[in-house]
Amino acid sequence: MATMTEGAKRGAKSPRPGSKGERTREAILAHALALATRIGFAGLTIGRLAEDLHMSKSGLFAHFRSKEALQVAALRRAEGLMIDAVVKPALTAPRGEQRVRALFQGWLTWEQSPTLPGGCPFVTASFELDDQPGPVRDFVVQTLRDWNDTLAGAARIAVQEGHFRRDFDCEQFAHDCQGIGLGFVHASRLMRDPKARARADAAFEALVRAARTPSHAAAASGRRR
Amino acid sequence: MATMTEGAKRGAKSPRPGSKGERTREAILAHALALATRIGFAGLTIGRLAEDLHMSKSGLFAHFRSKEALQVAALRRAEGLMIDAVVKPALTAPRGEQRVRALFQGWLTWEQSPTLPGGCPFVTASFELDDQPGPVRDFVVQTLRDWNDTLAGAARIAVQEGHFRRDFDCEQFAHDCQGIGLGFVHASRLMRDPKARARADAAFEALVRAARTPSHAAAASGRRR
DNA sequence: GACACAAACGAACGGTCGTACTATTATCCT
DNA sequence: AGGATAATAGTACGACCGTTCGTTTGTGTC
Repeated sequence: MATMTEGAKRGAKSPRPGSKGERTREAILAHALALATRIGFAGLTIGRLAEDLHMSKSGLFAHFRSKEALQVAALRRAEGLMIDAVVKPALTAPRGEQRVRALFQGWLTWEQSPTLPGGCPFVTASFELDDQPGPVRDFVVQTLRDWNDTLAGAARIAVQEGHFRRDFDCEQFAHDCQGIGLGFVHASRLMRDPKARARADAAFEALVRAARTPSHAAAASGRRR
Repeated sequence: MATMTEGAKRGAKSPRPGSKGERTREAILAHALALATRIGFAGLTIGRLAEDLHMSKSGLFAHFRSKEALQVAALRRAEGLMIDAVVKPALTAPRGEQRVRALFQGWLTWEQSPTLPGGCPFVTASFELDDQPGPVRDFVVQTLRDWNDTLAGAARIAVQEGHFRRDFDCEQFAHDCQGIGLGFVHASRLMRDPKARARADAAFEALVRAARTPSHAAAASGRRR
């Protein structure tokens, strides 16, 4: 697409904190993030952004020096917000099942947060960029890998605490939670199903129930058909 | 965005079958669909499409008279392909659990079909358009509603046949299958997890297992804490 | 208050977008 | 074979894209 420019290679400069530039930069990112969740990261344009914020295109552009850098900066901000809103609070919950619950419920709440009118930016980004290599995709992958590890780690603690059964597959659990979350987004945002939250909760409860009870049929057992 | 033009209001004309026009129209849609799964329906541009097919922009455009109509036509084609590849074959499977399995497994195969290099077009479209009202979104919603009903219906038959327990929530089952499918796309396309298929299969098996066994805790029972 | 620098602006660039018109060529039917 | 019509090409349009550059305005410091 656009040829990589010299300016775009260097990371974002870091102006003194509290300065004018940093404040507007923050404001730009906040709006960019909200906009991207609704119209996607490709549809996010600098002209539109500048207009919404009553700035000139060039003035706004100067903060990032490439659109790609703007996208990554917005996602970096999103990661910070998500950690503050979901992960940190969950770490105050007691180790084990309760913390697992806090993580999952926290994510659902985050997904519906009014500051993110189009939902979790990483959901939007992951389906938009899954076939488009580059730094933006890389960042999304890394962040979601971390998130997956957080979930799996919390489940492992639940095993240690004796809340989940000893042979529980925590990686599978983390994967299944992602699926339930995505199903939730699908049901609530696309299908506008008023029961979406109840469905997600029911699916999660079934998962946790299965984590406690020893499984009735070993996963590796022969399959009839 | 673009103002609605007069031409775009009328549905697609239907030229006699087998004519030259229809053949190229079909070729356009095939390529458009494959392209859209990779770069999205917004990123799908007429210029790019024309170039790939060695046609003029205007010549290609004349087949649809608006980009929106092209998008809907591509999705309509996708619906047909999906019915042929997934639903119809599953209907030849025995009623009950086996048919449910055939539907789910068929969908996973369809998602990975080489004709769809970017995966199922409805997955791409649903996350891209979930906040963008219009005919394209409407068509996606309708198709996915039908698909959901197909899954739920197959599950209901499995209840009738005695494969699934009498009080089983088939709507919840259909919802959960969607979630597993989306989790599969996430794991395989974005995360490139080689275990993605195994994960999806494991999740599905757990779901079916829970459908057979009477639940240990009633879903509506009081929840501790 | 002057000075250095950061921040924002305005105009312009080459491109691509979807769409509209007109002209040309290919296909199909009699 | 010829004539009606369908299919394709060509050209142009206004709008917007990301990006560059030179200039003007604002901020923070001695």
